[in-house]
Amino acid sequence: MNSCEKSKKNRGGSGAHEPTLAFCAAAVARGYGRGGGYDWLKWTSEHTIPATLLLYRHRVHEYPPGLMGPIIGMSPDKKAETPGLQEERMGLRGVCGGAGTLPEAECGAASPLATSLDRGSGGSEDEELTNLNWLHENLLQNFTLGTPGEAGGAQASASPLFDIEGDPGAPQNASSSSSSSTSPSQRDSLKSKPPLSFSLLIYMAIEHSPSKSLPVKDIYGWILQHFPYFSSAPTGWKNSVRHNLSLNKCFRKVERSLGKVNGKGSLWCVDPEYRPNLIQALKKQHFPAAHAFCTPPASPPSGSSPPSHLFLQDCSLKESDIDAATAMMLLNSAPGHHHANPCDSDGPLDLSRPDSVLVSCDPKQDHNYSSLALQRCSSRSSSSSSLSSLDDGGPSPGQVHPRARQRRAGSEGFHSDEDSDLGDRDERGGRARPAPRRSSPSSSSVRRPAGKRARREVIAKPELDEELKEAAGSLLHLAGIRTSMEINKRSAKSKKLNRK
DNA sequence: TGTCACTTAAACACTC
DNA sequence: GGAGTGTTTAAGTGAC
Repeated sequence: MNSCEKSKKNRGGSGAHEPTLAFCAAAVARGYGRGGGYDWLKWTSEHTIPATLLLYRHRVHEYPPGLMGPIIGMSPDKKAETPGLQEERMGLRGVCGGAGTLPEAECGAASPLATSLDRGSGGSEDEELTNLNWLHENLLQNFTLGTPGEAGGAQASASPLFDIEGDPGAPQNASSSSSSSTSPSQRDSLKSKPPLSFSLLIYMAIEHSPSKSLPVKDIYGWILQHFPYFSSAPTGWKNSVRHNLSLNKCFRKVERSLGKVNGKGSLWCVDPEYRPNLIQALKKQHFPAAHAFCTPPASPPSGSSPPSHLFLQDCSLKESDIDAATAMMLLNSAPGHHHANPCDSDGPLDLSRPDSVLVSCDPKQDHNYSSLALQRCSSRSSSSSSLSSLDDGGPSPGQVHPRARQRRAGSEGFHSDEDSDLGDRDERGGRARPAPRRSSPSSSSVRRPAGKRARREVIAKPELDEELKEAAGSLLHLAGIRTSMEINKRSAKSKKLNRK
């Protein structure tokens, strides 16, 4: 068996760092019990579940869905959770707030203990005690974030970890958190491997920074600070972090030419295009921190920060909002469309542009391919019955285009330009490259002159763009929301009428 | 059994 | 030259 076959056999989703939702969002959403080194069962087995958490769960039906935020499902083929499970998750999301959004009044006004006692515990709930989703969600309450004085306030005080949103002076590290308010089990958890993927850790680190961009070193630092586990862990995790940064499209490299005199490497920021995905991932994980990342930073964003409009202002979107958000994403990610990306050096964003709003908690984005893939899918549409069309939310992880799948079989699968430029990449992606790696000393600079970011550039097809816009517009129309396009059209119409 | 979504390790190139 | 950084490949794990 040659290496090609071998890797094909073994690697499976080794292109896992697909920065698409599969990587960014699906990861956690699907639960910790999946793969890799993060075994939720293992993790939970190392921890004692606080009794209060067991009691909290009895409040599951007390919150209106709206407060819990949308139930964001994964793509149909993958995340088909049983209805009961969904309900459970939905309810659990109500536990101290969907994604940490519930204010204290909602969350803790009534004693959870009392409530739970009032309700008693049924047999079915006993069964639910073993629900990993529940464990996962509740344990993650330890990661409570949020605005001081709000939901996070009370919880954050008990949080063993951090207050991401919080001020720098706030106790954020393990040492400071091992206060009297921290239970032993919580302290233990600090020394355990966090049940978060590296991509989310990185995301949190970056989002925690005032400038929304960090050098690798600072990312290390943040992770070390908040997850002391890594301080004693083998240094391989740093490699994993770098690996993630490199491979995950969610993260973008920003040249630190401006202002930064010394220091190696670049700054890394979250690609706004994928930011909702990450947020969604956190939300799906019911990670209360998601809320922190759904709100604009307390401090005014710096020049390199994502514009505030990129933040989700309200994570408790209604379903219709979600559909609309999908369309907005489509609009924003259409080829040739202006990318509201703070990392782009193309120029400042026009914040006044209504259509630049990027907001989405949309499950429909939770497919495996970014807008680029969507473009591909729509342009190549077709042949595959499994290929999702735009109106059903695009390809899910299991519904990706066969070619995409093929690509993914290689670790470079997600490089979007494989078929647009750098024709040799297909061969490499297809493992058809028998030549030894790094054959040429200058190969690196030659092969990747502009890094992965350059490879993301896709030749825009205007007609496709229009199709996407139309499709998005239809979605918005169905959702009862006007797109900027529509608005523009209407305003143009009205202008015409006025002229007449 | 194959696929997927990861983690981990390692090799290598580049920059400081 | 060494350390840090960035990229890429390979392999392993566990759930679905």
